[in-house]
Amino acid sequence: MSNLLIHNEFLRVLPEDLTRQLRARAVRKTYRDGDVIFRRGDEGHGLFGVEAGAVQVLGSSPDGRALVLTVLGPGEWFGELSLFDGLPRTHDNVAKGATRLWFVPRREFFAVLDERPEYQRAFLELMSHRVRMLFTLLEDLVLKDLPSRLAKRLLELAADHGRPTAGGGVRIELHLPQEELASMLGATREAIGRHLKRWERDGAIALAYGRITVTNPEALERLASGERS
Amino acid sequence: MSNLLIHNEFLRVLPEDLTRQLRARAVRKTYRDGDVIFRRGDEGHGLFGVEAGAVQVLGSSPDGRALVLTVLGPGEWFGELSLFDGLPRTHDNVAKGATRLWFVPRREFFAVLDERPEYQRAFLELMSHRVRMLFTLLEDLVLKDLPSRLAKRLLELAADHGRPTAGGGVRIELHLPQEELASMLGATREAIGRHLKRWERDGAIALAYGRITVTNPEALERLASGERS
DNA sequence: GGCACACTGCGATCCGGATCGCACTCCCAG
DNA sequence: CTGGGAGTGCGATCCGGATCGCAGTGTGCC
Repeated sequence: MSNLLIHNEFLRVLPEDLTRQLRARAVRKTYRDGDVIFRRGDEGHGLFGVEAGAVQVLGSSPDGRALVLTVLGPGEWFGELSLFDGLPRTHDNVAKGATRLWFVPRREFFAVLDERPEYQRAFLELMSHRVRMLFTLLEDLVLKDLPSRLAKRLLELAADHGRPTAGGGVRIELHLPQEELASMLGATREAIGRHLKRWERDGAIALAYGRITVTNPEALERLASGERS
Repeated sequence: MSNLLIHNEFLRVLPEDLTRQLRARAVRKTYRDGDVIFRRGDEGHGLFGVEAGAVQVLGSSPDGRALVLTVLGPGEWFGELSLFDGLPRTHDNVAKGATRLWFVPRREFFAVLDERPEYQRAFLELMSHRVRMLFTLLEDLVLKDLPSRLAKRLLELAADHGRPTAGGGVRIELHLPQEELASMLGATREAIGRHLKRWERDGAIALAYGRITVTNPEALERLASGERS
């Protein structure tokens, strides 16, 4: 369903023994905040896994606008696309904060993959989930308006990166400037800010500096499903 | 790149011997115009291939708006997603005109798949292409405006379903009402019509009843890459 | 402890495309 | 060959969100 859920699904569908095999063949690499892991157009010479930190997948655009397609967290793997089809990387991947990755070189990756037929099936299952997520994203983008998408994303973020608060809300445990929400949703900072502010007044969420708390998930769910307020 | 190109890529990446195996295990099914092949939410009990005719993949929306995600033509296969992850079908698939399909039941499909490890690899490659296409679609939707996307789609349609004309143009060999273009692009009929009309005046295309001819591909390419006119 | 920078709030204006409404034209089926 | 539905053209209006412009406010770093 969500950008971020995909990764959970990733974890869910990649069986434990496979990830163990991958880790065993991996080289550790470390990055600082903002370091480029690879760029769109690069050749894909291996698979990556996040050991610690985070990785942003960025869709660039000619006129400079950025589009954050997803943020990968610990335990998530990425970069398999170019390995399977041999084509260049589709996106810029950038470290967000100090980050440690596993890197499984192409050759090693396929060695693991050839070990057991179930491993290929695991990846087929994984890719199915990716396709599903992209379909959902696409339809949302066409059929839903900004407030719906925003509400939905907040709920997803809360589910994936949230911690319950005393008041029964869910604080999103991420440094999450409105700017970043905006570039996840293909909107502007101002538009995001206005909706958030309104919902704060309505008591659905609480806002702090770089931080959002979902206090009334039901209200957001109604908004996500397209209810006009 | 294009909705329709994906299928060509599909054909490109599914090796001939695999498709032969699939056809050998398939049952033939015939449909009339508008017949539902399966619905979003149905269980996925097999793989389909188009022998003749066409299949529309439709993203429905609660409020009735339709979204044509793709149109599949002869030689193209679909419906593998639910087979790999066991989840319900993502979309309504509907026959467009009289259509004959191959149907490979789940069990038979996996029997073929298990025959040779390369077959799994072929599908991994295929799914990679699907993901790539969806990424492209997604970015276009966020980063490009309607005229760019429209121009791009026309060029793709011309490439896939076009026949050169005497005047050096490419006539799109499809019954293609503006309404349908609109629901491919997530726009309205009127908006599509206005852009097309303008381009006709500029001499980039020629319009007929349910038919479009691209007379000046270069002009469309400029429009597709975001040039303001 | 204070300065720079990241982040937020919000008003004004603009614009692309949606929406509504209707007339006209083409096509094909009876 | 003609009537009716499918497809097109286009004007008027509306609205969500982009764009521009600043002023205020946390925050982390020197």
